Amino acid sequence: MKDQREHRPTIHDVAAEAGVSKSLVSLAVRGENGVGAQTRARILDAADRLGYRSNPWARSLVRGRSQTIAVLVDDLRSGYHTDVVHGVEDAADSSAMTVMVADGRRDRDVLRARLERMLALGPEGIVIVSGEADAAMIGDIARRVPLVVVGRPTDLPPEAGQVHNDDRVGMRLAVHHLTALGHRRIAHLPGSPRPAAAARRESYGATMAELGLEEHAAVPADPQALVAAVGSGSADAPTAVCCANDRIAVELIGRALDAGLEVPARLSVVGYDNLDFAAQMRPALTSVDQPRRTMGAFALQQLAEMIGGASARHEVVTPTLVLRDSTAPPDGRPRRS
Amino acid sequence: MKDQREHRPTIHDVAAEAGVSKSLVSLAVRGENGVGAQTRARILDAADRLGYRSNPWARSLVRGRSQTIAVLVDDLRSGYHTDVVHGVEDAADSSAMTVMVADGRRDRDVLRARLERMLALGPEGIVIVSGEADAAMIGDIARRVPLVVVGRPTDLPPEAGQVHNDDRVGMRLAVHHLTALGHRRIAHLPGSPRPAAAARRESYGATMAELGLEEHAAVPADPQALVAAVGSGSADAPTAVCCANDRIAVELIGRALDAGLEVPARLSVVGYDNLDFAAQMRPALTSVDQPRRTMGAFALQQLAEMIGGASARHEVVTPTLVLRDSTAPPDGRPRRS
DNA sequence: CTGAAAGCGCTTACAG
DNA sequence: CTGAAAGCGCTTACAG
Repeated sequence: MKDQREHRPTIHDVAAEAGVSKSLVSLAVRGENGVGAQTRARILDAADRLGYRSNPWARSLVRGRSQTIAVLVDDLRSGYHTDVVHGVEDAADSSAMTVMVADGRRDRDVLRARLERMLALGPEGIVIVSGEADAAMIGDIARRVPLVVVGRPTDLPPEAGQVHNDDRVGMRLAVHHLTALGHRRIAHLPGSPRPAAAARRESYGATMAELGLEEHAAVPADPQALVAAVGSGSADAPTAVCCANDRIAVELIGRALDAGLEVPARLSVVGYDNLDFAAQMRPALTSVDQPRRTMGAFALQQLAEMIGGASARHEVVTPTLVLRDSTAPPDGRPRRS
Repeated sequence: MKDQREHRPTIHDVAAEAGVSKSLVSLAVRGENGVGAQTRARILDAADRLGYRSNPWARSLVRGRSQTIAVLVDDLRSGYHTDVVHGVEDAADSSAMTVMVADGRRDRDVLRARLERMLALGPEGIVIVSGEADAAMIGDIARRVPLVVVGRPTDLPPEAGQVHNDDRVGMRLAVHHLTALGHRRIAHLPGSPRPAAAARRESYGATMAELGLEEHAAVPADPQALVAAVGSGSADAPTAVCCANDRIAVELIGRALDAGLEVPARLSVVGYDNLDFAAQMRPALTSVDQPRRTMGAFALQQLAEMIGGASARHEVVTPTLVLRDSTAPPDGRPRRS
């Protein structure tokens, strides 16, 4: 119960206490064989009595490995990023890797600074969870240490591994769901200029074209304008919107409700990402779901392979559509009771 | 542009390249004085050419310090925890500390396991963001390394620093807001059995008593029962509820709306924590706000002091109430247009 | 201002 | 099965 912060016992102290050489202690505490059962017990006992713990720096220095992975996310406040982190962490548990997470604040400079700091700790690999990470920076790092990006930045160098969802499929699911309900005037609400958002935007256009539908003439860049268009009651106002992400879908619904437009009676809305929030809000949000934890697990697995010498891959996972109450037929009948 | 992963250059390589001794390289790269300007330039140049980076393990080993802080949170998915992490990270930036975050999954065993792993990396201090961390475990760790807890576990040992908000004040603000609007039948919806929730529950009772009001007879433990009571139209049904946290407030509102009870017309609701979510939902949630980033910054500051030898303190910060649209006078008139 | 030496705490061959 | 020695890459006194 005494304060153990002062002289931290070393392998040398344990050796003296147990009356053996340092080498033996090293073997014994690591559970290697080559130590007699009795001796081992005596050593472990001494280590325990002294409160011995292996010094991580000495160990890493001599072994040249840290058993450590750094994960950098754009923004921990996003449930998307957090779930990916969970996937990475859980997968790391089973491979005896320790993961250290840091947050890039959706800011290139902050991300870079935090990345450098993590790098200075000597991780064996890096996972970057970002759809907009700087390709040049990633190239620099990926040449120094194995690196996997979860998300969909453009121009990623071949040295970097990649895991992302198929945005084409996701947005296609959203559009098909709306047309199956009977919608024809379907607008798209774009998100950021990020590559993922761009892919969704394109898929929206392509799917509408395949279905013989026109893209909704004005694709307003902001929710407020879209709500105004619907509120005007014009004959060509959209009856449904597929959004580039949940965040903007939530904003759209908020503004629609504020303007007295019922959702889904006057406007059906589909989100993308299926954040926790989607199920809790009212109306609960129909949304495209990415298998986020799986993506995190895939990232860690690929990273482990790369650490082992494998080269980078490009993995694409398939999203699904989760139906809730923000979508209904255009006449206003609710989809479910 | 070649792959730098193989032979990583050491101080020795730089010394040879620059034609000086290793000691000089050490001084030069750390920016210490005692090196001539010319020599220094030559050394830095050589280091740059070779892509030299100081080996963190060797440095930590010899200095006995890692400049590293580990932050363990109960659940990164909670916006509360994430904001505290942001506060810690930003504060750490200015003290040249690197912070490594890990997630305890709201599970004692997971938390303990992750904590041990982080500890094995040799951080100089620990921040635990948890309102329910195991006191005995915290005691063990706090005796080995400086530790600060953000949150309000019970029975924390004196070795551990602490930062939390004043739950008494927060809940009092909520109740007073409701009585100022004219509510008299005010119920409380408890959260978990955590100490913070218990403190809020007590403060609710004390404040009601001070105001000469009765605690609402049945304090239903679950949102569904509360909604049923209000829906019954009974004369003593509550007209307002102050919730132990936002999460349960959101659930309550969802269930109320599902049951056709308008919020705030039929039921006013106040949350606690002011998560991002609170502003985005409809009706937007009136909620008690804790200065989360400040709390994180305080935690890091206190930890830095403890690393410097100071003893643990107990800091309490004051919450505020953020007014939104989920509360209104009991007659149903909206509080704002 | 500069260099040679010792040592941080561990692991890893290598002898016995 | 056990011990003595070298070395991981750095920093820190200590001489010159």
